Amino acid sequence: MARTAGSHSDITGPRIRAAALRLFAREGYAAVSMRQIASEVGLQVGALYNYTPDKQSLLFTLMDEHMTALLAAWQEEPKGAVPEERLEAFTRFHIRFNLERADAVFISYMELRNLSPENFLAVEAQRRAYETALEQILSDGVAQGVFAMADPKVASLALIAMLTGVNTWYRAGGRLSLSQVQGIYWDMVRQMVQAR
Amino acid sequence: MARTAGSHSDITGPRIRAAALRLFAREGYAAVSMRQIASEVGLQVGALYNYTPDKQSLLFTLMDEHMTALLAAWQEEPKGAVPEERLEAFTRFHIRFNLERADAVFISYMELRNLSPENFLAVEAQRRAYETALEQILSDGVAQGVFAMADPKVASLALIAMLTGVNTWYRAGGRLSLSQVQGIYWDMVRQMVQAR
DNA sequence: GTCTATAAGGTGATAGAC
DNA sequence: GTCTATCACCTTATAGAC
Repeated sequence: MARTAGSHSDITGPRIRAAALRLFAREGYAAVSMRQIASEVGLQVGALYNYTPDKQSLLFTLMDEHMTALLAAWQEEPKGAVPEERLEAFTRFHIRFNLERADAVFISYMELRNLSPENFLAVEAQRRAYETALEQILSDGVAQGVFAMADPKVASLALIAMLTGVNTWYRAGGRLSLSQVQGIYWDMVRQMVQAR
Repeated sequence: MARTAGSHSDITGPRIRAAALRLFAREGYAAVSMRQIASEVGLQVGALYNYTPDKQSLLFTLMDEHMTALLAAWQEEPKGAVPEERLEAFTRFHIRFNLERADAVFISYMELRNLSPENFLAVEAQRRAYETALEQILSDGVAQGVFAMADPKVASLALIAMLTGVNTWYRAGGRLSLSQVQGIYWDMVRQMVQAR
């Protein structure tokens, strides 16, 4: 990646996306202007268009990067071979990863309606792939007789909603540590699927 | 909102709020203009200000009415005396009520950041009252030895997130009826709290 | 109660100088 | 790569006629 010495192009792009992520999460995509983003980064508005063709692409890039990172991180997460170990790994992973990226999680749920139809389909496909990973763990457990539930598909959606909900109330430095929260949720998940 | 005999204020007001609810849910508060709302109702924009002092009050009214209706409906919901019966009633009630008012539920979660500080506190207090109603059921069950969970407060937030999540995927006429969905979720909730 | 007209200012995006 | 200036249009809210 040869760049002219002193060029900022390799750092300005990420800074723009970081500012947009923070502002979109705090105020909403429609409520944030390109001027606001530029000012946050210390640029004039015209300069932004060297990094994104338009505002909508900026939003899509943020969501796409987030979903791609989520899927990649779960692939690389260490996890055991049996369903119960895999479900515990998923529970702890989901809580930790989503808390670390609260702004991106918020945007990826709230701003779906601001995506163009093609962009929406792309993000939806990634979301479904993630849901399917959990559903597979649940189905395997049912097939092996170690889990019990009426509908693994619905259960996977219910579990993800429950785990993502941590983001709405957890604050670092509060009553519970991350590891305590992970433990409490794993207890609930385990009871829900009747593991052991 | 003073009314005069023969005026339409008693029907126009609700129509404006219904249009705003639908549009805010579909496109987001910031993305919807007062002109859009007026046009939906068949008015010019100036007429809207006979019914709301500004756009923000319109949003607050929608959220406040929704939360008030939610709390009132739960108060009036028939429910048994023992924790297990009350938890089943809560589970079925929450799913049904929220599915019936999907737009208001969506707005009441997504547009909290667009409320003024006082209005935000008012809505938050109602939300907390609803959460506390569930937490009380769980605590009672633990005290009576019929439920088992590490943290009733966290469990109440987890359950509400799980149940509200139905709104993101359920569609009438799909694979499952409302009553089947209620049954599947009650199974999961019961297992999670170890009822029976 | 609704209308039209208007105030005051913000919007995304582009052109062309440097 | 960034700037300034600009285009065409949209925004919330209000004033005053009817």
